[in-house]
Parts: sequence; structure tokens; C-alpha cells
Amino acid sequence: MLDLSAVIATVTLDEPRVLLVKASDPSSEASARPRLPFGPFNPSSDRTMEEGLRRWVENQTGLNLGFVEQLYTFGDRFRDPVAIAGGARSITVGYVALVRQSSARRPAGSDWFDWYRLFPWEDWRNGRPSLIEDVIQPEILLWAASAEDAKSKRLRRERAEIAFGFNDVGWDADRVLERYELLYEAGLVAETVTDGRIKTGEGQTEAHPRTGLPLHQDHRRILATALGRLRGKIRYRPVIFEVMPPAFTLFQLQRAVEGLAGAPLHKQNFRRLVAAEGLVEPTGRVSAETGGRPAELFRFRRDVVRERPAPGVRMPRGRRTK
Amino acid sequence: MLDLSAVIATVTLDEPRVLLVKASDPSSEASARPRLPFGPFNPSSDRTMEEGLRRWVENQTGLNLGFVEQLYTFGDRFRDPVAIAGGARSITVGYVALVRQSSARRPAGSDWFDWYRLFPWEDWRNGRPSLIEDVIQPEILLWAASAEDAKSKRLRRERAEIAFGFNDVGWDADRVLERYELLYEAGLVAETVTDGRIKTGEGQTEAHPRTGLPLHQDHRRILATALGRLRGKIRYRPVIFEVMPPAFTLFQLQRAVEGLAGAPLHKQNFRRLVAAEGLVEPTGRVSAETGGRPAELFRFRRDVVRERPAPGVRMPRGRRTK
DNA sequence: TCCCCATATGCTCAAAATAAGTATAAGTGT
DNA sequence: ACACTTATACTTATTTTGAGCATATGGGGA
Repeated sequence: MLDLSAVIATVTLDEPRVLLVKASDPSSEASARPRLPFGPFNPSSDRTMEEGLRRWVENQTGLNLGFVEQLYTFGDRFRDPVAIAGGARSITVGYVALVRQSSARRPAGSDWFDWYRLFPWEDWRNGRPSLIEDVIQPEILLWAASAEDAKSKRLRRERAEIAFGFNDVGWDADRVLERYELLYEAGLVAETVTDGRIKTGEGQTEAHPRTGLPLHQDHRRILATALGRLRGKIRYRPVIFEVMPPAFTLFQLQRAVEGLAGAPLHKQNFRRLVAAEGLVEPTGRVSAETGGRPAELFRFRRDVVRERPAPGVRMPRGRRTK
Repeated sequence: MLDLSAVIATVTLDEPRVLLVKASDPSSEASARPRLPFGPFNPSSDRTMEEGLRRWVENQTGLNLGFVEQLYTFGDRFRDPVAIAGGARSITVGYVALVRQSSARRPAGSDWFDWYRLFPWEDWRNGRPSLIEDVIQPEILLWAASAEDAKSKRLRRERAEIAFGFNDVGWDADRVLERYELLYEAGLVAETVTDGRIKTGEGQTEAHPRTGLPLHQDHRRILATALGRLRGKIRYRPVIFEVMPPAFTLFQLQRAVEGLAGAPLHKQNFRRLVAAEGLVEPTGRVSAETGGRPAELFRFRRDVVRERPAPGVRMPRGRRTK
């Protein structure tokens, strides 16, 4: 009844990735979807839930998790369509974990998926994704307009504005879950349809082919929670180094941060900020991988947590005009 | 086996408070301690866990919860001494909720407790609490020095430095849980002893009478988690208004923020920041409660969430010297 | 070899945010 | 009228941020 699911994330080749289990049974449509690795929580053998998680992840995948953090406990009725039919409610405690790029080999039965294959609207590294203007904005506004009364119309429109930053509200990268939930409610992701919550007909929009890869049950929701959490976390805890190799160039570090944050960063300022925070120290070696001038290799300065109250990678929130 | 516990917080008379159930059975020592209100999670009657929580809180206490957020799921073996003896492990999903000052009447069997009666070391509104220098710093360092080998000594000392800000590390108000856990491990809070985890003798320090009111089981740990979360949250979400009456003066608002944050704020700058964020708007009325010049009454400007990506009460992190 | 290209790194400058005051306003109670 | 209290406005120096230009240092091809 109670199990533990793991969102195991990394960044390889400048691309943020997450570990998913490929469907073993491609016969039924629903189970053909990839899913999060999960395992049981066994109170008699595991002192804490986190220990239990580490144990079965190591057993199943061979991965040695570095940073692990409990995310959220998911127990809504509609998370598992099978349970609705009368079985016991399944409850899962979700965890996020980060692993090193180097240890990011592929465990059997699983595969690394690009985060932004699942959440294409979250990738702003090359500017605002056209998907938002082409599909999401019009469809979501349609959905808002299709609400029963004036009040719920206004509420839906406001939620959409805040979540997606319509009309100058501005994009807040951390609101990943709010955005996914809106798309879910509006029936724009494939999961909605499967769940059968939303009655088709009457202004019902259809899951759009460009809104990313659907996952098993509510697993994309769990991932949205995880991405939002990670984005918030890198700003005030040095978790980004959990995915970096022992030595790295500043540009590699920037790429990793950009990957998770889903936003481009100003190169010169990034290095200035990282240096100012005392997050890294030079190793003395250089890397000539890139073609141009060789970049200096740095390592994480562990001491930073003893010096700063909230060490993390500072990021622009966008300059406020007024 | 799975239940929901609620940390219900408010601020009354400038003092942050939390709702606890007083012990009904004062015969046994352990159960004489106050405890968090809790209720079962009933999957068949409640669609979501949050709904279930709201329902039984309303039933039990009559309180109408405003802001509710899931905190953490607690399932460690030692959270419930009874379960260790062989019973089923009890797991609880903790929630934080905020209620209005006005609705903060006392439900039967429960009482409002000052947060800082439970966490005296967290209240820096009148400067650094002497408790830290008098008791915590020496005792914690003793505990660190009593570790087995040199490495764990260093680790303990580092953890203490970071958590309590010894040696210029600086106090990070959000690390409430880390601090409580250190005190717990060092045997400085009464809960440690009850749990019987730490063997007495050999360098064992004793729970100190000044380290706050002990609660049932791991409930003070849950509260520490909640306080840390709230402190972080008020900076980037306008949750503080959940505890304010509909109209309030800026100084009342400041007092509420200071109460939760546990730190004093510069009055003139506070009002400037609040105004600059557009968090409030004047009601036109004034309040003559205070004796001096009457203060203007403000109300929360709901629109702020539509304008700013992360509206909240900005607070000084302390100017960085280097 | 020398020049071009690519990337890395250093530096400048203006705009905005912040910390910490000082000064003034507008009430109450004596 | 006066002292006292609290509220609010304004000033100033400093730090942080956003953005761009300039220079450094390698590789590869003419």
C-alpha cells in the first residue's frame, strides 16, 4: 500500500535527464508508458524511509545516490485508475535524488530520458518555446473561457496568467507543478484522458501531440514536483555539484545549471557570481576539450557551506522595472 | 497505520503560536506531554489527503484552515517508541496550516502554545538568546568532542557550526530542523532520553531544563520542520497575510513577520520594501490603538501575485562583508 | 609562420536594490 | 503648551546586478 518512488536526475552532455523504467508489457496502452522506478517500504528491515529507498535503488540500478530528499507524498484518489475501481488506495512517498554524470550509465530495463521531452514548455534556454504561443496559450484560454460561471472563468484565467506568465506577469521557473496541473485540468496532456476525469464533449479540448511524453499514472506530476523543487534548491544549496564530475570548467557548470533551471545565463556574470560566492576553487589543471582557449578546471569548495548562510547559484529573477 | 498530523499556526498579540492538544491522561509521564492534533486518513471518504485533513480539523476544532501545505512524511523507526517493541510502524503525513488571528479561539482540549516556548533558541527578536552561549554552545561542543574518532569529531563540529552559526558562520534562520536534530542527537532535549536511543554514561550530556518544552513522540521534530518551512516561505509567497486580519497596520504586519522569522527588522526599510513589492494597499482608515500617531490601515493586495514572480516579504540576509 | 576563429577570462559602467540612518508628522496624556 | 509616542517621509552610502566591451590563449588552415 505504501511504496517509495524515486526521481533520479542527472545532467549528461549538458542535458538534464531522469531515469525511467521502460514499459515491460507493451500490450495494453496504459502500461506501455514509461514509469518511475519504485520499491516497497519495508518497516521491519529499514530504519528510515530514505535508507529503504537507497537500498532498493542500489539493488535495482546499481546507482549510488548522492543527494536524496523527500519530495511529497502522493495519495489522491485519481492517481491510480485501478484503485478507483474499488481496490485499496495506493500511496507513494516520492523522493528526488541526484547522481553524478559519470555514474549515469544505464541500468537494465531503464533509460535516461531528457526532462524536456516530458516538459517541452519548461525549456527556455533558447528563448520562449514556441509551443506556448502556438498551443498552450490559446488552448488554456479556451479552457478558461469554457468554465461554468463568470467567477470560475476569472479564477481559471488568473491561474493561467500566474503559472505561464501571460500578459507581462513574467515566467517563474519554479512553478512547474502549477503549470502541469493546469495542462492536466485543461485536458491538454495525455494523462487527463486516460484518467477519465474530464468528461469529453462540451468545450473539451484534446490532449495535444506537442505537450510532451505521457507517463504511467501520475508519474509526470511527481516529476513536475521534483523539477520545481530542484530549480528552487539550486539557488540556495550547492546541490548542482552533485551532478558534476570532481573537476569541471565553469562553462560546464553553467550548462548544468541552465539545464535544470531551463533558462540561459549571462556567461561573464555567472562566473563572477560563482567566484564571489566562493563556490569553487581552481584545481590548477586546464581542459582543452572545447577548441578555443583552454578552460581552467575547478572543483567544488566544500567549505562554502561553513561560510555562507545559503550558498547556491544565484540567478537573475529578471530586472524589475517598476 | 497512516495518519495525518496538523501543525496549525497563527500569530496572536505579536506572538507566533501553535495549536497543541493537552494531555488527557496525566498518569504516565510520557503521555503527559502535549501533542499535535492528528486524524486518520480515510481513503474511501476523502478524495485527497488535504481534504481529509481539512475535514477532521474542522470537525475537531472548528477551525477553518486557510493556507495548508504538506510538509513531510515521518516514518522513522524511532518516532514511536511503542512501535519499536514490535507493533506496526506508525507513519504520519505532516501538514502545516495557517489560520487568522481572529479565528484563533481555543478549541476544547487544545491550547495555543508560543512557538518559542518549544524552541527558545530560535527567538532572536531581542538579539542572540543567551541560552545559546550559556548552554547550547558549550554542551554541543562537548558532545562533538566526545565522538569516537577524529573524523566524526570534525563532522559533528562542522554540523554544529553550520546549524548554530558558531565562529562567524552566521545564523541561518531557516535551519530550524538541523538545529533541533543536533540537540536531539546530543541528548540536550528531553525527547532523546525518553526514546532511549542514546546510552547514558560515557560523555552523555543530560537534557537541559532550559531547552524548551518537550512534546509527545517526535512532534517537536515535526514542528521544527514546519517552522523552517514557514520561515522560508514568507520570503517568496505572501503567506503571512493568512494570519493577518483583513485590515492591519504596517507595524502589526512587521510584528507578525518578525514573530515567525524570529528576527528583528528595520522599521523604515520594512515598510519601504512592503510598499515596493506592492503587497498592500491603503484602506483609507486609520487605527488609533497604539497611543502615538494613528497608523494607517492596509489590506493585502491580492493582485500582487499577478504582477511579481515571487511575492513575499523581503528580509535582510545580513550584508555580506566580503 | 601567421592569421583567423573559437572559447575563456578580465574589466567597466550604469541601473537597481539595500542598510542604515535623519527628519518630520500627527496623534495621546499631563 | 509640553513631553512623549508612534508613524511616515526622505537621504545617503554601499552593494548587487545586468549588460556589454576588451583582452587572453589555445587550435587549425592558408
